[in-house]
This record gives sequence, C-alpha cells and structure tokens, in this order.
Amino acid sequence: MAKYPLIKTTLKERLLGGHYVEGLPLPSEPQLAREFEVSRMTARRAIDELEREGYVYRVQGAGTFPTGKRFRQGMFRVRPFKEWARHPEHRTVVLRAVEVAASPEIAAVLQVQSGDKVAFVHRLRSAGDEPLVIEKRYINAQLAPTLLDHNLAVESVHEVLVGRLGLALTRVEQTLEAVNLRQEEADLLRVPLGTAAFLLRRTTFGGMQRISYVNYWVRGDRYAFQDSFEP
Amino acid sequence: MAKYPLIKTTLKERLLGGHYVEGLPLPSEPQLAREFEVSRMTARRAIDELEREGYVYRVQGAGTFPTGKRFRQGMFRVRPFKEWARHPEHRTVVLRAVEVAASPEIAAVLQVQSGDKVAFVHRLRSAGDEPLVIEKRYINAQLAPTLLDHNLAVESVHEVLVGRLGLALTRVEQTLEAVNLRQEEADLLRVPLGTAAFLLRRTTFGGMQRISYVNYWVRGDRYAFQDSFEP
DNA sequence: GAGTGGTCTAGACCACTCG
DNA sequence: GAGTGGTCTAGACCACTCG
Repeated sequence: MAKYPLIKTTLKERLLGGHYVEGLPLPSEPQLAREFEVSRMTARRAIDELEREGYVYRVQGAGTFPTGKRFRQGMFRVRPFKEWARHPEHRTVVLRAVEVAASPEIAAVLQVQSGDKVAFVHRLRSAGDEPLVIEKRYINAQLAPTLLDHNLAVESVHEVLVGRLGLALTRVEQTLEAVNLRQEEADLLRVPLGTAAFLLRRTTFGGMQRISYVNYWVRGDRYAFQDSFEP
Repeated sequence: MAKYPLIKTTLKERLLGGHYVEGLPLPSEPQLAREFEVSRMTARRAIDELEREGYVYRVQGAGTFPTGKRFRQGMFRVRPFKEWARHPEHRTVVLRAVEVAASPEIAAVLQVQSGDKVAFVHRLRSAGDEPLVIEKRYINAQLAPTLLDHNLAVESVHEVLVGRLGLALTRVEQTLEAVNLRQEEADLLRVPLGTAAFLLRRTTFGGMQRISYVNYWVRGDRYAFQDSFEP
C-alpha cells in the first residue's frame, strides 16, 4: 500500500475540518515529511495532488496555503438526467446499446483490460422536436452484466445500476470542457459544424472500481449552467 | 531553467506530429531518461504532466501510450485570480480601465440609471506567452469611486473592493455558457474565429446592491472545470 | 524472466520570501 | 540569514505485463 494517499487523505480531512487557518501556511514539506515519517518527495507527492484538486496553493519561498472555501469545490452542479427524463416533453432515443471490446483508451479510463467486455450506450435526448444532448457511455460489463436487458429509452442508467443491480456509487469525477462540434455530433444535434458545445466527461466510482464513463455533448446555444453562492 | 518542461514540449511535439503510433508504447521511462540525459524521476515528471493533460496514458507493466484524439483534453484548473496573480508565469494586461456611462443593458444588470457612471475594466490574462482569458468588468462607480486609482495589472478587483474599499460581498450569481468566439475575442486570444470558449458571467452583490458584473471568455482548448462529489 | 511503470529514499543545490 | 518550495539525482524494491 502506497504511503502518499494516506498523507493526502489526512491533510484533506484537516483542511476540510478547518485545522489550518486561511492565510497561514501549512506545516512545511520537511515538517510534514517528519510527521508522517516519509521522505520529502513523498510528502510533496501528496501535496501535489491536493494542489491539483484545488485544496491548497503553494508560493515558493513562502509556504503552502489553504485555498479559500468558495473556490474549493465544484462551481457548477449539473442536474441529474433523472429529472430530465421525467419531463413530459423530453424524449430519449437509444441509437445504439451493445457490448463491445474495450479500446485501450476506454480500458485505461475504466481500469479494465484492453479487450474486456464493455457495455456501450449511445443516446440522444431531445426537448420537443429539438435535439439537445448526445450521450456516449461505457460501463464495465463485468459489474453490470444485465444492463442492456433494460429499456434505456425509459430507464436511466443510474437507476438500473443502483436500483436493479444493487451497485453502490460512491464517487463522481467530472470535467467540463467547451468544444467545437464535429460533423457527426453536429448532424445529430442539427446545428452547423463547429457550433460551440459543452463536453461533460463523467467517471462514476463504486469504491475503488470504476463503473461508468460517459461523455455528454450539450448544445451551447440551448444550455447554460447556473450557480450562486455566498463568498 | 528546469529540464522537464523541455522534455514535455519535445514529447508533445512528437505526439502531435504523429511520431508515435497509436496502440504502440512510447520509449520506456529509462530509455527517455537516457535520451534526455536526466534521471528517471525527471523523465517521469514530464510524462506525468502529459498524462494529466490527456496526451498519453500509462499501463503498469506494459508502457506509456499515445491517447486517441477523442480523449485529449486541456486540463487547466480554474483558480482564484489571487493565486493566478502570484504565479510567476502568469501575467495580466490591462487593456482599458476607464469610467464610462452605463449602457441600458449594463444599467439593467447593475440596477443603476442608464448613463450613470460605471467603472469599466478590460483585461487579458496569459500564462507564459499564451493568452487564456479575456475579462470585461463593470463596477458600480458610486460604490467603488477610487477603484481605478489602483494598479489592476497587479491587484485583483476583489481585493481592492473588499480590502481597500471595505465593501462586503454577500452573494455571487453566475452562469456558464459555451460560445463561439467572435473576431474581437478570437484575435485577443490568438485562436481562429469561431473557436469554442466558456463564457462565464458573474454578478457580485453587496446586500441588495449589485457591485460588479463581469464576463470572462475562457479558451475552451486550454481550460476545463473539474468537480468531484459523493452522490 | 525481462521489461515496464509505481513508489520511495536520502541526499543535494537552487530561487525565492520574509522579518 | 533562516526557512520555504522547485528541481534533480542515483539508486532501490515492488506489482504488473507479455511473449
């Protein structure tokens, strides 16, 4: 078992618990190395990840500081598509739902062997006559062997995984990008080639296992994410 | 001058130039270390960043592989601009900072009278030589009369409003859109017309008063918003 | 079994911050 | 000048892949 994840978890707990004061530095890297009885490089590795996740920032010569709360966590809550599906005017069309062999990229994301069975679901969501969202999803088939027996035009994948297959989803990681639509996506969404869209990539975890990886292309001209918070 | 950025740049050029074949591994870490005459840890550091930026993925025991184009992504984290400003490679250029009369649209957003004085700040943020973010900000000049006396290439507007002018910021409302850049913005960011970008619109409140309204255009090819949560 | 990436050590020198 | 983070070295052992 590696040492740096424990250091990272411990520091994260302290940061979230307010053990470190905003504006004041954390213990220095040599101090943390001594406390956790590791080399400085190993302590640094843990801090590297905390910095990348936005919990701390570093200033050479000055120290490592807690990041202000308002910026710490996801700025944008994305609404679950479960709500989407309930709206009477919203429709989902399943373009494809098959088992495929994992490409090396998908294997890396889901942490399975290249060539392992993966369930692939390709769907298009519309409001009224207007197509709005393309979904391409890959699910570890070993963890969800009967997923494709369900009617995915009506049921949400999340509902099937949790409600029917009894999987526990423990964590979600996602990134949001702004991209120009390529021909294939533009055609499906019936907009011009190159139209700006959101690309939301989401990985869903069950414990240490990666259950599902999904890409959503969301029309930029029809969708905006809203947020409000107290600083 | 550090060594790993050169290794990273060189490998990135090779990857984008197609020197490495999809499906086949790159040279191993010890090989790359020998080629660049560095230790293995330094070669790893360069590869770490390429992996994080989505150019390669690694499989323990097998090797490091070029990522298929579909999954390549720019992974710049969004940071508070205070931290941004402290980074030695990050620069802010003030393109314009003047008092103007509020247009009807700005007057509506800030809830002042059309024609009232509004401070307008137009800035460009860059990392190294690369322009990344355009900012156009409007501040209620009655609430922040001396804002423009400060050096806004160095100080953050937030710091001036709160730290110098003693304003209390009580709420933030924001929306995030995906847009195609128009000529003016594309020129500033040095990308082609129509490139996809995030448009972040933010209104900052002090009690019932609206203090500041800002639009950020953020290059979609270099930025991603990250989030992780427990469902 | 040879080779690969994953982790870790115990040092070292540097640029930078801060009182 | 003391302390900090940034970078780098030359090793080491491990788990894993693959022919």
